[in-house]
Amino acid sequence: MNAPTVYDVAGQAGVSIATVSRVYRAPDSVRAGTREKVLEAARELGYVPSGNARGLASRNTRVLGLCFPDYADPDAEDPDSDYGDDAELMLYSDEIIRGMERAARRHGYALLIAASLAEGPKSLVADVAGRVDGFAVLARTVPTEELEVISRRLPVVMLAGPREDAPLDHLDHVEVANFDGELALTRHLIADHGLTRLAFAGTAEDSPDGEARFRGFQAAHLEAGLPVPERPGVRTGLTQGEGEEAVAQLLDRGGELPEAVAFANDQMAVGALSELRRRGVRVPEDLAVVGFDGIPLGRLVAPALTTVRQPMRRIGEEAVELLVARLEDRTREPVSQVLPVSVVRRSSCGCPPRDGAAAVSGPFGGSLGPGGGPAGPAGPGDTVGGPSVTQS
Amino acid sequence: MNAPTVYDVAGQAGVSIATVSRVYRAPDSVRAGTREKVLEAARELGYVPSGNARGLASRNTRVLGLCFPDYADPDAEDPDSDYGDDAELMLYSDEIIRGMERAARRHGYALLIAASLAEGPKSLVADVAGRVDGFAVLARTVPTEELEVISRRLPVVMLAGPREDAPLDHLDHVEVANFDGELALTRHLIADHGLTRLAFAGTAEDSPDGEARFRGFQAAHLEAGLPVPERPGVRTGLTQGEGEEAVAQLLDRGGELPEAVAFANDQMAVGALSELRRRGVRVPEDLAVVGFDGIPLGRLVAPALTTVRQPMRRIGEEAVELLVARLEDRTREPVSQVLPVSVVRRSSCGCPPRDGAAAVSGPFGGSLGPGGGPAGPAGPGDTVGGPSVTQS
DNA sequence: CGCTGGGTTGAAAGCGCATTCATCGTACGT
DNA sequence: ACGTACGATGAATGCGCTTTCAACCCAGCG
Repeated sequence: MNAPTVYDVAGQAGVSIATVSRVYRAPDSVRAGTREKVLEAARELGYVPSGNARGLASRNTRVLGLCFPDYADPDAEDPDSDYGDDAELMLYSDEIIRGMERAARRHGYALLIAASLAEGPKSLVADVAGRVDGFAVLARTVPTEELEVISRRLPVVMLAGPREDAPLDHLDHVEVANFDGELALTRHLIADHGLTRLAFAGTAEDSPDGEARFRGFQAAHLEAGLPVPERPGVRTGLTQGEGEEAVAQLLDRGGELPEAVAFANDQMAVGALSELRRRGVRVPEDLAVVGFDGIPLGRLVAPALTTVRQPMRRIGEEAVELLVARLEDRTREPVSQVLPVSVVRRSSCGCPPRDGAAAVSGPFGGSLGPGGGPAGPAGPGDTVGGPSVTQS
Repeated sequence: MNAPTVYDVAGQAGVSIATVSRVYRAPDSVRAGTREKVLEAARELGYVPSGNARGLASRNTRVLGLCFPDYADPDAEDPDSDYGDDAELMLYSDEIIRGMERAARRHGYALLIAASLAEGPKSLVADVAGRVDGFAVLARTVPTEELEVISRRLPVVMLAGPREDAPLDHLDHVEVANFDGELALTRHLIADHGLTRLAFAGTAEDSPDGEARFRGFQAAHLEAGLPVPERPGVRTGLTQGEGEEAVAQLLDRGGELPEAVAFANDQMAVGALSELRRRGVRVPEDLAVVGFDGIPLGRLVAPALTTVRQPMRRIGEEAVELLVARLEDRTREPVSQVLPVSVVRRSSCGCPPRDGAAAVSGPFGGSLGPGGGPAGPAGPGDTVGGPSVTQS
């Protein structure tokens, strides 16, 4: 009742196990007649090659991995709810998974996914590392030093996290142009809508994404000759509810109301929108609102959310490309892929509502050569910040 | 530069490889001092156990798999688009992946996912089968006979597909109460809204889900003493665009307009909604519309879509449970898990709009005894059709 | 007709780990 | 102090496959 092995097939077909192996690994090196015999025997026996044995013998698994933080309590109740968990992070992960799966398949790899529990991420990543040829990790899932160690043996790419400088890390990175995106978005608010009193609603300080966005926000002020805000006007969590809270804090604080609020992400902005409506603050007349991410929901709320769209799926695809490239040349220099984002103008910033659902969304033009310079002028569709690759 | 192995660690720590192995597999069987020495050596060397070798030696991979049909051309352009592909199927897959990942992790398994290309699904499934301890397959991804063969060596569960009778298949199944759900939904239209001229907009005939839903639609007519429609009023594809087309066909056909249209899925219904608005047909006043699936989008469109919510994530979770159960007892009888669905009344059927976003969504009450009878009266939250397990 | 070379196939040696069995040491009993 | 028993460790084997390396077969050639 044990699963049939090469030995069984070889016996059945009257050949050696080497031949059986060759039938699968290099069919052309076996005479057609012999091959048929083997295949026939395999079919009869219901033979399925063992990935483990193959991997062990050939020292590769043909599997790529993805580790991401657990988006929710695995023992959570209410499996029926649509978006009970952190919808943004979930959507984010989904898109990355999809992108990776697709790209991996294109290269002949399968995808192993594993969400790390809050408790033992250590074992998780080691576990994954032992089963794959290379893997991607969402930033802040696992300490960078740990990844460094593993990356000595195995390609590792970090997703959505900037390269660390202090001790310069040697990982490949895929990130999006947070700074450029927020800069372009804020510039739009200032230059196109003539707004000058802007507030930034940020998240925790240890979010590199959020901080980069805030710096873009600052840079736009700098560029326009406006006073540069030193800190976000408010800091909360990154969920919808906390977007509402941010609004509450901003409005209840007293003093002059800003003309616009830039939220660190769409999720917060959407929450803010409903809180503002509740309070009778009109958007964008009384207060313009913009987000960041480009989640589908942003298109459906009223008013439709102006935001910066990140190519989430593309992040996954690029990750695989980087992994595959490093698999082919283990000695190449660490690369930091910065993917372009595009400003999506909808009505929450004061732009006229568009008819169709489709918003500005330029193709990623431009070459992808290494060392591609800094972002040129915004291309078609307000795409900014890429594609560029900075090498160490 | 080769990755360190147990031998390296053993050498470094001055113990045998057996001890190294034990440190990882059964830490308690090694004296604390020895264990520390080994762990230290491992740390120093950057040792990561090989999943392949472990799997080969222990004859299990601790990995579960999922095969699903490719939702899009892997070479598709425009990776930036939010919902360029078949959004419903994608969402469906995402939710199942999420459910499986979560449940798998709970049981100490990782998840290997693989979308099958249109071309060589054969090799795909064999490939996956060789790497995992068991796997789930979305219905109609792979011919059932092929799965049957594989399931002799490996637990296989089919998702969202009914058990086949003709040659009774021996796989485990997880499906949702399509019939019961559509029955309850249609009953609501008839009994609560007093509608009698209903049309069903179906998809291709080889969709078991769609057909089961249509039978539920028929059954509601039967129950109410209305003439039973023999075929769906219209058949199209299952995307949003095709929902629009269905509307076009229905309206342009001439003759008396139905009072309500039940769409085979939400995606179509949403498309229909916008086509109807375009044509100036008021929903629900002129025509009630209902869908099936419970996609998040349905809550955001205007009017909000009345539908039947499937517990998509739960499908993934149940799949894992079934897999794990069979892994523990290879001889158990094939099981067909039918998950309950719940009618979500929103305004597109004529129900008064609700304030909050939350819709009816009862817990899965009821016992889980095998052979659970047909759906009783709709329980709390209009949950119908389960949980029940039918055994062979 | 013997020799050479390309095309096929087989024998055998691992790949890195789990696991069984034997061995060794030690705490305990009497 | 000696035998016993148990806990800790090591030696050796095998998991199923890939991959040389060598053996073999036969066509083509001199």
